[in-house]
Amino acid sequence: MELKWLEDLLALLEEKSITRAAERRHVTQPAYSRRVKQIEDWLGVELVNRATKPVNIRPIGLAMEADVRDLVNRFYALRNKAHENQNKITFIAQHTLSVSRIPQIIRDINALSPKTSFRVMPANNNGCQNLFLKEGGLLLCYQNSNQPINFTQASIAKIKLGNDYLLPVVSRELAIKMGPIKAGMRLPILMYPKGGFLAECLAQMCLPRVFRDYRVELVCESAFSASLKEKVLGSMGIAWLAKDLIQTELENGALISLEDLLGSVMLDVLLFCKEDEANDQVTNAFNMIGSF
Amino acid sequence: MELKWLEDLLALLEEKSITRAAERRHVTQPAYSRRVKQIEDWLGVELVNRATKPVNIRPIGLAMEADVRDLVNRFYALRNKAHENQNKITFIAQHTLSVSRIPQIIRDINALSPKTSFRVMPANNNGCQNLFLKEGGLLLCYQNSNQPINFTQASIAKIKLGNDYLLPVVSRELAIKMGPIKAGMRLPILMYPKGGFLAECLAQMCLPRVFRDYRVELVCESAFSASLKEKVLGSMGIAWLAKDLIQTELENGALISLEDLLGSVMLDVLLFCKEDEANDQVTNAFNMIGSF
DNA sequence: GGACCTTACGGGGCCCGTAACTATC
DNA sequence: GATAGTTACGGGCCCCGTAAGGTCC
Repeated sequence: MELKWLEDLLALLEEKSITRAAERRHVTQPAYSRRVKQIEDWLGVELVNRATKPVNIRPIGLAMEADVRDLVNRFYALRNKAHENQNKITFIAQHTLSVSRIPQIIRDINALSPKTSFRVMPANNNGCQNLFLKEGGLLLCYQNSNQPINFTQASIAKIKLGNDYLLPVVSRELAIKMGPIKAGMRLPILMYPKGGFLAECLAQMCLPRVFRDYRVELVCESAFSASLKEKVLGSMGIAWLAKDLIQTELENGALISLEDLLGSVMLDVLLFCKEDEANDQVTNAFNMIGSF
Repeated sequence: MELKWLEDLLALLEEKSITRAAERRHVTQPAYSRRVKQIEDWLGVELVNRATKPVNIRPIGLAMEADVRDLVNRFYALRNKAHENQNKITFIAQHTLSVSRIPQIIRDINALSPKTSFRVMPANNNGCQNLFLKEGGLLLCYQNSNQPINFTQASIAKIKLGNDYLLPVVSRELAIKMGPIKAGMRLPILMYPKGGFLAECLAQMCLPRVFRDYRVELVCESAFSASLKEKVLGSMGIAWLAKDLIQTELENGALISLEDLLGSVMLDVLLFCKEDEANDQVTNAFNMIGSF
């Protein structure tokens, strides 16, 4: 069975004529006719009814078109993937980290080895881990120290790249408008959607206290901290954002931390690497990042 | 690119040695070595590092093992599917119908053409439609006349096989224990899970009235009417079951209909056939069933 | 008879196995 | 020197194209 055959078969299913399909496949009609027979032999099924003169394609043939096309696509996908992984460093990172940490990491690596090329695949916490196990590369993600990430695979190396903090912040403008924050006050909150990693961290660490002490009004939910950040800057409410993401705004006073009142979450920033499946570039990058 | 190559590649990835893989693939080591090169050529990627003496498989090779295995499996799946569809009539039917109507249909067809073989794939309403569009065969399903099933594809033929009814029933034993049913009474109800087709039918047609007039106590949920039937027979409560499914029990008095009090739902029983993808057997069966 | 497909036949390329060679351990 | 893998070479099979032979319209 050959890829060529599958493509032949597709031509036949599309052209619905042996002669035309043969032309499209750049072989003579007899040769093509023989190929069709080979395919039928392999499948053990008669695909065409040769009784009529422009041959009639049997239902069973028509029914398999989608599967055949899928198979052909997968072949080329395999090749493309091999090419892509050839000389590239793939980062799989939680959305937040792909915005906050990854840019700096890429700058650092580029400074040391200028011609490196990169691919960044953002996903949510769970998606990251699956993607990493499936595709390899480097995984950058948060870890709540209560729930350590433990891969069962032996050959996965780990480096801790320090900490980040989920800080409750509010825009200067809104802070002025709200005045001093007191127990029982109504607080407009922007949250991560329930069930997500960040939402769970907050649900465990900060929210019980907040719900006890204030009247929480959920203004908006979004899974993307970059989007929440915009909303906070637009004075829509209070959100817990990664400190790395709002460094500048904290320094210039555009955002004000409410950590003392609402509590924060400390997160480990971890980098993982499947050592046995990483190419040299990836391995080098892994060690390089660890040494920064 | 050939299927053989993929299998060669798998052997290499598993054995991690050209000599051993060659043995397993029943070719001489030089021949196998050449094949590996061909595969590498096609992929455009060096899979093995030939610098060391038992060759070293590069990470990129290891990383693609899962994809290659998947591809190989799909090849054989294609062939199996072709075989299976060869001389078989596939029924795709909602769980309930696969228990209630399908057995009789199969008996009827067998009576007329004894050597027919069948495959029955039960699914829920939505799953049925997807499966049917993907796999073909004959689709047997309920239709609530409020929400007609309309396939966009032109070549899908439809026959109505009469009606069925969702009747609220209770076991004789429980009926006696409960005594006469009066408004405001507590009713133990067995239901289909929310969101499913049958649950929606009931939610639209019967439940509003029932909830208004009685104190409903949800004893148990199950998507399978056969399972609900057992529970009803076990006097666990009242459920709406397909009349076709409980014909015998209604006649011998084991189950008692509460239709007058709780309302029933009329359903169309429809049979669909993708005419352009159906083999002769399927087409014949379709017409045969229509004529019963 | 013509369109469409299959069968027959000779030629060439591809791939195999054997054997000789090379390199790593 | 043994093990592991590549290169060289001759042979055979498989598949192609040409040409001739059937069938259905």
